[in-house]
Amino acid sequence: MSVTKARSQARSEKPVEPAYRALIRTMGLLRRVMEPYFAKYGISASQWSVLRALNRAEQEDRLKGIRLTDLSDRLLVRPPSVTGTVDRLERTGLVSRAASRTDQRAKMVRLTFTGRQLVHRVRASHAARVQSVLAALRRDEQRQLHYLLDRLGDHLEELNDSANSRAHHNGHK
Amino acid sequence: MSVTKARSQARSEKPVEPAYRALIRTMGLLRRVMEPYFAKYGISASQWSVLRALNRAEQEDRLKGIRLTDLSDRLLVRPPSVTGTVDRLERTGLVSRAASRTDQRAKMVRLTFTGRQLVHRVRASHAARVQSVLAALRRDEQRQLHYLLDRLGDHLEELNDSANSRAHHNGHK
DNA sequence: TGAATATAGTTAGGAAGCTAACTAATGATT
DNA sequence: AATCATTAGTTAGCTTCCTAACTATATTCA
Repeated sequence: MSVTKARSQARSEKPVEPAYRALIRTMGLLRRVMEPYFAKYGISASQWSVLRALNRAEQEDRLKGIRLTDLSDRLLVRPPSVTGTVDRLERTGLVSRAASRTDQRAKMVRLTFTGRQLVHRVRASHAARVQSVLAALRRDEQRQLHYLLDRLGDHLEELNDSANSRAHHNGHK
Repeated sequence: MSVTKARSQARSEKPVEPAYRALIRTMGLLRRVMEPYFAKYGISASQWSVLRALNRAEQEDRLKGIRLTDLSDRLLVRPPSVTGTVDRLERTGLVSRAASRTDQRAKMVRLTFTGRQLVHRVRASHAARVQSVLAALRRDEQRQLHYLLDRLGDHLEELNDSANSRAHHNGHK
């Protein structure tokens, strides 16, 4: 690989999809901004996503909690990761885990009283926080961003699913 | 916290900034789609970001490599994380680390010959891959997304900086 | 019914991110 | 010049995410 070759490649290099780079940059920055915010309540962003899902389940009258796998599906996070997060939430007493009566394999996860209290406490300020994060964009721009990200997200899910089914049917390679 | 109170809160709950949720969803999905792609070359997405930064440095004629701290700044990743990623890249022989002559504290990181080869190999297919990921959006939509994310990103950087300087000047609390 | 298959969850092991606390070297101040 | 402060990088220890491999329970179907 000669120096001249490298140079000419460099010269012909296109800006490499800036939208893609912007996405990656925003991902990192958003984490950095949100993590300290949740830390004030003694939880992390992923723990909040679990608490939120459990709260939503309660509102849908799923009184006995939801299965770990359901959590995994809703949060788009693999089961082993959910196991870990629920472990820590259980350790801090915000969540409880109990075997399902109808299926001995399944564990029903739900909020404890303390967990429910915390959800309400966070909720009280959460919307304002999210708004302050999105404050750089006008209302219609937020909608536009939402629209574009949803379309992109759907596409990514397709890519993901088709990759998975390929791996499943064809074996490896 | 009575049940009725919880219910009424639930009822009055606004959709909670959908743009924000879309961002989080897209973040996770993008990682899942890109990680296996880089895995085919035996590297991870963050390793690629380091290799890419080093390659760019070479093109700017920074021949002796760049300092670990420069990498940290460019990638928006804290120094300890860069240390780890560079460790692994060094172990696989894609990168080398050497003390700077002018500043004994600094380590100059740069591509090895093998590393440079890999960068060129990845480059050959990278643009197409990114395009296939963004294929859900038309060209002008990609530009629009880029524009919105950049504005959001700048805002997040401000939030971050001001939080940091607050912590610095006021001490804690 | 009994064997094969599928599903729920966990464990093991690894990468990446973070903060806090440390070492070593440089720079500034008196 | 000697001390004090700052900067570069690493280490320690934590969380989150992943895949692969495992255990235990359900389900299918022959």
